[in-house]
Amino acid sequence: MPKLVSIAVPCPLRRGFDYLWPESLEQAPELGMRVSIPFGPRRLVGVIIATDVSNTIPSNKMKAVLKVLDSKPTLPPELVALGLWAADYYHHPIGDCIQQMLPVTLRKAEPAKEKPAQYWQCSEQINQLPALSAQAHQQRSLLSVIEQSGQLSRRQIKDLGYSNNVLNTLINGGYLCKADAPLAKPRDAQANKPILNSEQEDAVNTIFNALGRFERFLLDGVTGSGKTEVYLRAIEHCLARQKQALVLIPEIGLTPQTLQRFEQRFPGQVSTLHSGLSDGERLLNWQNIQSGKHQILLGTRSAVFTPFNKLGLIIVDEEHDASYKQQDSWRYSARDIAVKRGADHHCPVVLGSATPSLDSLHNVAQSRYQLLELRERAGGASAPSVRLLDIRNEALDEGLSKSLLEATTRTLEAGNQALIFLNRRGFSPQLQCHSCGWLANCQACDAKMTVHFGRRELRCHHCDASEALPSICPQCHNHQLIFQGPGTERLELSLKRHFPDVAVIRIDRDTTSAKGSMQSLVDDIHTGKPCILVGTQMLAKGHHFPDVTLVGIVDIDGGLFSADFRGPERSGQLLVQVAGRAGRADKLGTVYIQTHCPEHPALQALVNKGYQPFAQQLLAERRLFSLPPISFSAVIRADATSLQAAEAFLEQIRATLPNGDTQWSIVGPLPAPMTRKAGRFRAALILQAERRSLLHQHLHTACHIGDQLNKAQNLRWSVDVDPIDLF
DNA sequence: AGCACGCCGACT
DNA sequence: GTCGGCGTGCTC
Repeated sequence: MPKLVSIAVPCPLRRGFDYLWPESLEQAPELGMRVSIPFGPRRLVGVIIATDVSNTIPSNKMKAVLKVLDSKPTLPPELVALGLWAADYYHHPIGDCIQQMLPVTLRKAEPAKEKPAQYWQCSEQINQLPALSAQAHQQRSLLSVIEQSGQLSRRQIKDLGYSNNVLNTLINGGYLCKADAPLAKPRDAQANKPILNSEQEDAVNTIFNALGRFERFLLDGVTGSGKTEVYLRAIEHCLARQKQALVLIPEIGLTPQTLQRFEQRFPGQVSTLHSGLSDGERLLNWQNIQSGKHQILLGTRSAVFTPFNKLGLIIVDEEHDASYKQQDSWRYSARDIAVKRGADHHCPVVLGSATPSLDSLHNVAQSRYQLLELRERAGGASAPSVRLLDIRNEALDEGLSKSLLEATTRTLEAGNQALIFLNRRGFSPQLQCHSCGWLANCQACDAKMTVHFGRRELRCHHCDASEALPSICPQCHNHQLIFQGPGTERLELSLKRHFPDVAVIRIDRDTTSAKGSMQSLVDDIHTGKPCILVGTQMLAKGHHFPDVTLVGIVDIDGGLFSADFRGPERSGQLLVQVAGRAGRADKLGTVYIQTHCPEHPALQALVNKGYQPFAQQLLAERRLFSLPPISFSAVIRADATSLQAAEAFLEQIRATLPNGDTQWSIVGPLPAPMTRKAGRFRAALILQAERRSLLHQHLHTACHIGDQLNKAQNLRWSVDVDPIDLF
């Protein structure tokens, strides 16, 4: 009998492909090895996902593996198994799953050779050199970081937020010299370790006691309660047992401050994986974790697939964050995969958040997760006071109420900083003609164009189309065009007018798109001078602004009444995250929330009782209506050049599935709330079941039918298991 | 998703 | 006559 292997082929087919293993190959096939294979007219790189398989395919159709690309398997058996499990769970083609688990360089046959990173350390004659000038803040700060860490690579230094220029100046001045090999011994790592409060200590001890076995924790800690310190201590215990740790962070969560904190505590032991790295750097860091050279991986979503030498602890920070869910092709949740990996590795998984997802709170209620609470703010800071500002019938000044402007004045006069939050960038969300009522709509989407005043253009935030800002109405040629509603750009201008003597710093995608510009804005704010920050949710994540004592939330109503049942959960989380930016030990913070519906029960619960009771109330509602996380859901989406084609495709799938009953419901096809986006019409089929196995079974049928259906040209469709948006 | 094959319109 | 448009079908 000839030897057969099953191979994950990078193509979007929900099928396995078997190949002959020719005698001419010297090596025996092993799970997780990359091989070069003929596939149709092409040559592709595949990964062995099963050995010694048998099939009934006629032998003339079978092809043989051409070449083995790895002397040792690239993916360990555990990750091959994870890929198979995930392909099944998410109903996604196995080849695509396995490919996405590999670093980009390993998806091609010839891995690029990366030259080893150059490390820098303080030079020995540093004491004979003139002291750096007091003005050179960046240089002094970098030098002290390097002094504490021992040595750092150019890459790490860049990650920490220092420009190339700063490093080069230090090198040219002779303050730094090349280090030959990374230092084995950490230097001064135990210095300035804060003292834990009793809650933190309890949390650390509980996690410590779970090391070595699979256990799930929800670390629910209010902003400023010292979650990160709990992570660091737990990691210390994990490393002491000669095991590695995986720390997942949201996409924009990897701020230089976070990295600096990990690097200082565990010098030379931290690898990172995030979108800012080049393919070569990613491969190198990936290999450093696989080989066991580095002990800690700090990474975003896809880092959850990194092979570890000895994984002993998994931490998912800000576990409620939407960026853990991939929003295209393979729609996996890195948070959920992390829990699965914990089970595979028999190690504890800690999900941390100040605003836990309802999923995790439900898991706590079901005793699947153990709750660890941090209620005390570290250093004795008290929680900010929160006030609702009823803006019904109030004359607003470009979106800002009189009370909020007065509070801002008081804050600035007291020498503090104010933060004004509005989750809408641009100058104004719509442009209208005062004479004929014409509205600037996007040509390709069912959406209004946003006015970007500074760039003199109209831009669609859904498809990125842009056009010049008209000066007269294109319909009636009148000159009276009016800007309806505020965006961050408008708030910035308005606040500059009101407060001409203080700096107004706007932070949104438009002001931070250039590399490093976010960091320089943040550095500016950290000087502590009175100023006003205006921004979108970018302000809410990752950064803490210790001198902010006033947070103003301009518009919370939008999210509370969104079409998606997760709207209130998300706006509540955002609100608490933004509010958490305010205040610290010696400075009490205040949060003002402008709203048209101050009686809204969810808002009331949030403001008067806090996030936990608010979340419990939402959870009770989900229970009442049997919505996720009580039930399990999936969405099948389709988009095409006509709405009718998308709906017809979904209707055919629906026709093959049973009608809803008490166990199971199927809704749709429904057009998406914004039906036309980037010129394509979108519809969805919503599936919900009491038991996961039932959902799974019906999805299996649906995918099978979907694959076989004659698709109208240009129709695209996808499956989303555990969606975070229904459309 | 690629890529080849194939069957029709406008060019040297 | 043939270059190239993209519809259809296949990939162990």
